[in-house]
Amino acid sequence: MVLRAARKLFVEKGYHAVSIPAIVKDSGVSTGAIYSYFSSKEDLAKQVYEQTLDHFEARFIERVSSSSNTYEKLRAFARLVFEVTEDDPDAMEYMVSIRHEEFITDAVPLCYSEPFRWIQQIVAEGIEKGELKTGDYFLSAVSFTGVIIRAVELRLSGVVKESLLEVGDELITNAWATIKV
Amino acid sequence: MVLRAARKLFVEKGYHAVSIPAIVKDSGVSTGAIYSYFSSKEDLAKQVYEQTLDHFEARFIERVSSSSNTYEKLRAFARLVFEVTEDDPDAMEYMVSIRHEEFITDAVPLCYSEPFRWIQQIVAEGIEKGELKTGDYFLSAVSFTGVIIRAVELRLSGVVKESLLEVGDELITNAWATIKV
Amino acid sequence: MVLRAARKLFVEKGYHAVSIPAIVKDSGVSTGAIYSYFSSKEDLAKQVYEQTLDHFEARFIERVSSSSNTYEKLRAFARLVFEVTEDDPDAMEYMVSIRHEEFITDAVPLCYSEPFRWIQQIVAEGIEKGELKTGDYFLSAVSFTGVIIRAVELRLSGVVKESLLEVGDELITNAWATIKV
Amino acid sequence: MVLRAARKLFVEKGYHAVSIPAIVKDSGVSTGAIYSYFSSKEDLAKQVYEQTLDHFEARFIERVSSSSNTYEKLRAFARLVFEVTEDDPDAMEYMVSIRHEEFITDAVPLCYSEPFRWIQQIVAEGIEKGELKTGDYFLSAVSFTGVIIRAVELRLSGVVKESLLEVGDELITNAWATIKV
DNA sequence: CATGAATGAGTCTTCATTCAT
DNA sequence: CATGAATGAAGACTCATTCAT
Repeated sequence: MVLRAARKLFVEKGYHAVSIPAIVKDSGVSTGAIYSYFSSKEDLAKQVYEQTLDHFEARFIERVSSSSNTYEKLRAFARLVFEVTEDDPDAMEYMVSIRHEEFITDAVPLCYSEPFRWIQQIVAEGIEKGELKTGDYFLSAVSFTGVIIRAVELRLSGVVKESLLEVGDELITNAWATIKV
Repeated sequence: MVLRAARKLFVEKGYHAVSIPAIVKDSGVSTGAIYSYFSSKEDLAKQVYEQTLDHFEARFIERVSSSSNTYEKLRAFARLVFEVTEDDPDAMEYMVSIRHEEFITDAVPLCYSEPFRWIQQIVAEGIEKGELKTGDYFLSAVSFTGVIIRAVELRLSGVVKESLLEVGDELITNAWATIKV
Repeated sequence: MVLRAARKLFVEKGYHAVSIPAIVKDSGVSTGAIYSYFSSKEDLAKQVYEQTLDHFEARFIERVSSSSNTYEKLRAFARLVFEVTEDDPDAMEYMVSIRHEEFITDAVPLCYSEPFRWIQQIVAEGIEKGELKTGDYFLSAVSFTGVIIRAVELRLSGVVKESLLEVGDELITNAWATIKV
Repeated sequence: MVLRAARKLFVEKGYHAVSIPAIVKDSGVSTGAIYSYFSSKEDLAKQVYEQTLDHFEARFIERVSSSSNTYEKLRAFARLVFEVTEDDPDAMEYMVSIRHEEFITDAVPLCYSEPFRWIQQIVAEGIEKGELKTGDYFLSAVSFTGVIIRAVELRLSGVVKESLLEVGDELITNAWATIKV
């Protein structure tokens, strides 16, 4: 499948270092076919991005909606991030590491995407309800997600050797410490 | 100066999207001269990386060595990171955002570079001395730096509007919360 | 209809700048259907050429055969050319302007086509009968048709603003002057 | 030389049928060099056009300025056209046959170029002075040049076998007949 | 038969690198 | 040494043609 092969290559080498012939070779789909599905290489990268983000959002909504309090919601987010990192590392890496400016001009940056906006809102509500320490809700959201995302980046780059599913709870504890009352 | 012009362009467009002609134009140095200083475009990017990292390391050593306890040392690191982010954003962005895999094969990744190894060591010692909570020192280091680095990334991408010199203390408090006893 | 849509496009953009997809779009006929009627794009262009020329020839014969003397015959030719130019400019442009070398290798060039051979013959006979000035019949035919065709070219390219049906008589007078006794 | 090789190929096959590799092969100049002289294939074709037209104009001015009356001027024009046709057929064919719309959007069409505008002016003046028959000066100019240009086209396409330098006088006589008093 | 998705050779163009001056 | 014109391999993309449905 083209989207999957393209994402794998984009993640491995970066957008500009991946040639259409390389995608042709890896996906088994001909140049012409690729250009009948996607109007350009840029369009292909955008669709990869959207599909990946949409899929993540769908899973995110599912998880978070079944949680009640602030801690449960943030924990559900973090666990989902860790799961995706382990189960579909290309997807996670495409979301966090790719320099999307290289090909996306009109798309929202990841930090403005729904999941991250929701994290901000969850944090803002948590502060209001007194479940979190007072302070700038945006900085609190940044701090919480910073712990999670940094761990993901180091896991994806191979620096972290253990599965995030194993060490995830300790990371969540650390992340939670940045914002709890 | 070539290194500076190259770094600015690499940060703006990414390694592969920057052509030698563009560097020639921006730096005012001729193609031939560039190729007499650097053996290839890849070599140029590596030297930019090393020079940037060396400079950061020198400042890091200066700052941290004058600190006594664990908190002071980590705080000195974070303040330095925030200062560089505000004063020389290209340098910071080149260190944290550039996909070095695109051109570096044998160089150490940032997370293994001296400053980050030292942070790990500082954290390890802090745990030993009882100044930090017990647990995996590596995960603790990741958590602390995660808060700092994530804030830097969002500042560099324009999402965070305030200077990190202003909101830095709140971020340091958050980061410290992940590891304190 | 394919031939008509193709001719319109060939006239507008030139043979090589017209793609089969463009003809498919404009004619509403599928790619497969086009390739079942015509063996190739070149063959399509040839059939357009032949059909256009055949149609012109049929009208030419009709007109000229009902004329008696040399002047009447040449005048009938010129009026027909002007009429086609105004009523079906694509047909005329395809006959006079298209660089047929671009796709025709074995077809007769326009200047050797029946109507033009007949003009030559009419002129030759006219000279013999003393209705035209003596001289090289070929050059005389070239001169007469030159005035007519040049006017057509400039009309088709929009340089001549008046309908050739209006200014045609003056042109015919000019053309006739080149060969009359 | 690139311009010359390109013109030869454009004349032989038409703009769209000539590839850059073909020009590289025929001119002996590398792809990169061509693109350092010309910004694009279109730009190359435009420069060929301008250079060819400029050269013709220079010779035209030289010839016509040394003529006194209307007949001499028009004769000088026609003789020049015939000479160029015989001596540098590519130049003449590039001026009269190429579909310049295929690559030129902002350039003046040939019929509006200086030489042809001057012919119109010469004819207009000739009518005023009583040296030419009264009537629409534009149609008269079209008629005169029609005879000349049509002969050139047929000579270039190989239909006319004799040198225009030989049969030129008869053609000029015919052309002159269209406009003389 | 008709369709139009798929093919891949070939197009224009860029750019890392070299080397004559 | 420094220069920058020249090289040509490789990239994104198009389109005439085929063939499974």
